[in-house]
Amino acid sequence: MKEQYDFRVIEEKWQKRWEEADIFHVTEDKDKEKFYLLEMFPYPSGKLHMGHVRNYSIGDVVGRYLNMKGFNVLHPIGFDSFGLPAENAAIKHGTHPAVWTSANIAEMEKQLRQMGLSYDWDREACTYKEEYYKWMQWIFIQFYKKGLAYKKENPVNWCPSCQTVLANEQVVDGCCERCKSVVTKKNLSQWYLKITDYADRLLDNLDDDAKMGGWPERVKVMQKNWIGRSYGTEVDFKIVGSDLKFRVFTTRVDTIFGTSFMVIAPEHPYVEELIKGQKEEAACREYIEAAKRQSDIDRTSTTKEKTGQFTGRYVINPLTGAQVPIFLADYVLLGYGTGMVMGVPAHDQRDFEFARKFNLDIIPVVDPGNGEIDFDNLTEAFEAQGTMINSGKYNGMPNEEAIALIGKDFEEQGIGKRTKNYKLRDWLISRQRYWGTPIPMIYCEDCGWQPEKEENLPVKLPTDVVFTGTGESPIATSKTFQNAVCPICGKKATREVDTMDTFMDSSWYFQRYTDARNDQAPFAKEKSDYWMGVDQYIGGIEHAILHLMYARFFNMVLYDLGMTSVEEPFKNLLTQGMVLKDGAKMSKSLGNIVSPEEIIGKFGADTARLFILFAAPPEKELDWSDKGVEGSYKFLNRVWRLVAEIAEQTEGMPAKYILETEDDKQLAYVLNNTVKRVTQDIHKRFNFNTAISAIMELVNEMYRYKDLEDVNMGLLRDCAEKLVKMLSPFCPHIADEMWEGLGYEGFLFKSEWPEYDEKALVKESVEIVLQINGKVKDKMVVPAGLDKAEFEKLAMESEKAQALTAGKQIVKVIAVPGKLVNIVVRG
RNA sequence: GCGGAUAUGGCGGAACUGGCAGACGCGCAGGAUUUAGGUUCCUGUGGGAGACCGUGCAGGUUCGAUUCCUGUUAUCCGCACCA
Repeated sequence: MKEQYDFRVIEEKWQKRWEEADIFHVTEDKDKEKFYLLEMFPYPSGKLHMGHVRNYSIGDVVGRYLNMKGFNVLHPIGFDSFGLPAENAAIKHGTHPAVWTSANIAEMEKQLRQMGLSYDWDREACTYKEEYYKWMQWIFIQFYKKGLAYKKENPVNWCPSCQTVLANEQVVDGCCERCKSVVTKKNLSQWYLKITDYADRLLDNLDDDAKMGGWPERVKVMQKNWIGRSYGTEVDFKIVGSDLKFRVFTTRVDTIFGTSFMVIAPEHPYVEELIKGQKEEAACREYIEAAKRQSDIDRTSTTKEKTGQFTGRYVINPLTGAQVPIFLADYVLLGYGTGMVMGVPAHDQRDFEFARKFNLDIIPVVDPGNGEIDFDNLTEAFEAQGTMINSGKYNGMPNEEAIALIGKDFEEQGIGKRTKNYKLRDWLISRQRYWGTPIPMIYCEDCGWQPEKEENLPVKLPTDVVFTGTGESPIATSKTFQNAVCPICGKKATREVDTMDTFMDSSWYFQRYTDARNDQAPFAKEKSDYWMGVDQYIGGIEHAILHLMYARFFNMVLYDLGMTSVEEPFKNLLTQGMVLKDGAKMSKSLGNIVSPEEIIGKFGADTARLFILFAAPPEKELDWSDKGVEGSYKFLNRVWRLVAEIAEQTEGMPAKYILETEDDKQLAYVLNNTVKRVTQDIHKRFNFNTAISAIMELVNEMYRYKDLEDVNMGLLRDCAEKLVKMLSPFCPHIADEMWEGLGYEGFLFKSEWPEYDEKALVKESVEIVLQINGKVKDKMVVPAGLDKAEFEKLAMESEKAQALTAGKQIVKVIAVPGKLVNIVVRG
């Protein structure tokens, strides 16, 4: 081995060798236990950032380790390569998005290879390629045939900057998730996927530990909240002088006797008929216009004072016969429930505020029973549980019982039913953009919307388009694209010009990896069945709802279609923490970006990987430290010098030995203990930081040992070999180089993970703690393996114990063999 | 407002089932090597002169609590007029 650790030469050398020997390519092998390891594939934005480096370093340790452990590890990579940045770059520079995209992919592939990641590149999947989007279109058609895709006109979220519609999930605080522009509403006819049909399954599986026990609790909670299932009752109120029914959804049907008004969302389709001809009509129209002008942010602000407008109409309470007024109010959301709400001011804070503003009755119907609430002088709504009052035959009943009973009674009388409601909406997947998968649908005047024939797929992206940025899909500017024939009647028809939300592409890529080069189907079932589900998925928390819910939904549909045998695609999920610099997220505006390219150039990929894995556990935030990186680099140099010295002194010597001195036994103990700790830290806990500390401790111990007078070279060699092996998942290049330096051929990736010897971990004597009243007073060395009685006797008879308890009354003695003796004394 | 998480030296973090708090690293201090700096190697490094005190704060359970329980504060994250 050379004296100097030259990472530049070493890393290039081994990357080349790994590639030439094609060691990361895997195929199905029934004799081996499979492991599907997946990291979220990147968007090809240009260059890797530190978040990528962290994500892929974590994955690579797991992959390389499990491979050495004998698993058949599928570890694929690809690029999520449709999307807006490519199109914007195209508009700006006058190039085609494909040019920008493929150049970025080439650059990022190069960087990923420079990191020494153990990917099976033969399975690379890029979503912008025809061979991929062809199957995306095919899958969309299967959704359509199953009744899960439909086109509908609705008020939709529109981003004026991205010039396209957005799904609910892509609107954050009323702004576009990508560009932060304020989102407006537009009425458009768009394609939707019926994810709401799967709401219950998506929700219930979250609590099924057999399917999703390996997910972080907080991600599951976020998805639950997003799906937002609530149980309640739908009740129909008669509208005076109209055939329309005022149907409300409520979780608190027990409070129905306290209803003193009704509220309807101003944009509700019923409003027109309700207000027409009323003397309040003009005022209502003014209110509706004002509501329209508000952004979602203003409208949903909880600090805003309640507004509303009386419609002139009334409903009849089916239980009391009382007539109560109907108001328009923008605090009612059109998209949730029925868009109509019953107002119970005594027991709902929003209704309370509304009633105060408009001087409406506040009728208490649930009593807390402790006399603490003065219903004549309420300052806020009483929303907790209690006993029914003012509620006819339900009086005296706990209100929770009344909910069930009233629901049952309503069902019998045919005026209501117990039901469920969700916050989740159907997934709007149309985008008025070019750089995405064309929606393979054709509109025929006679036959309506029809899917393109499967043999005609892919519906290719046209190249003769103009990027105008006008809000219509650029595809519409193609001279030929829209010309089609109806797949049913053969008449002239028109093609859909919108493309799919790119979250569609990333909702099944993990299935494509199992059979990435298939040109007959998206993937063969037997390949999917061998590899799925994903045993470990690793990625950022920012995908907790969007990608991770869409992908679950997609996989459930593929499961229902019989294409795969696994319902939940991701068994275990690790959400890695962010990489920070000086306590803040790395960003261009803060100017605190550390580029992976620079770090790898200066210290090498092995150092970059080692630092990023050592500085924090994977799920926590990681604060970048230049000093820390230098420390990792120094450590690798320290290992290098140590192994080089041992390699030279033990050339041709086997790693065989007999333990003679106490120092031998001590080093053998540390060695075996390190193997045990590193194995457990990687395998069971994903605590790479502590695994690396354990390796560091072994290195420190080897340094102490090697300069002793009586040194056992066979033992040192064994230490060096195991050290190099344990280091290899973290720092694969330097490890392979040192392995070669120790006289071995081939790759550590193809070697076996070291085992530890339980016998070497048994010590002859142990240091124990002597406590008096729970406080540590002294330490003593006793023979190991004593039973409790012997142990206690020995400890109690020791000089130290005698001295410490002299003149005191011994109340109790607690002895934990091998660990401690605690003497409880008085006086 | 609701839900979730976190809190340990100067810093990043360890302590796995309740049993020596601060592993490992960074930083700092001292020493050796070096013409010097850097590198490397060694030693020390929670506070306190000390008995002792120390894991956000206040209690509790226990022989014994960073770990379990109750309350509380702060910070971060998610959702938020969801009827």
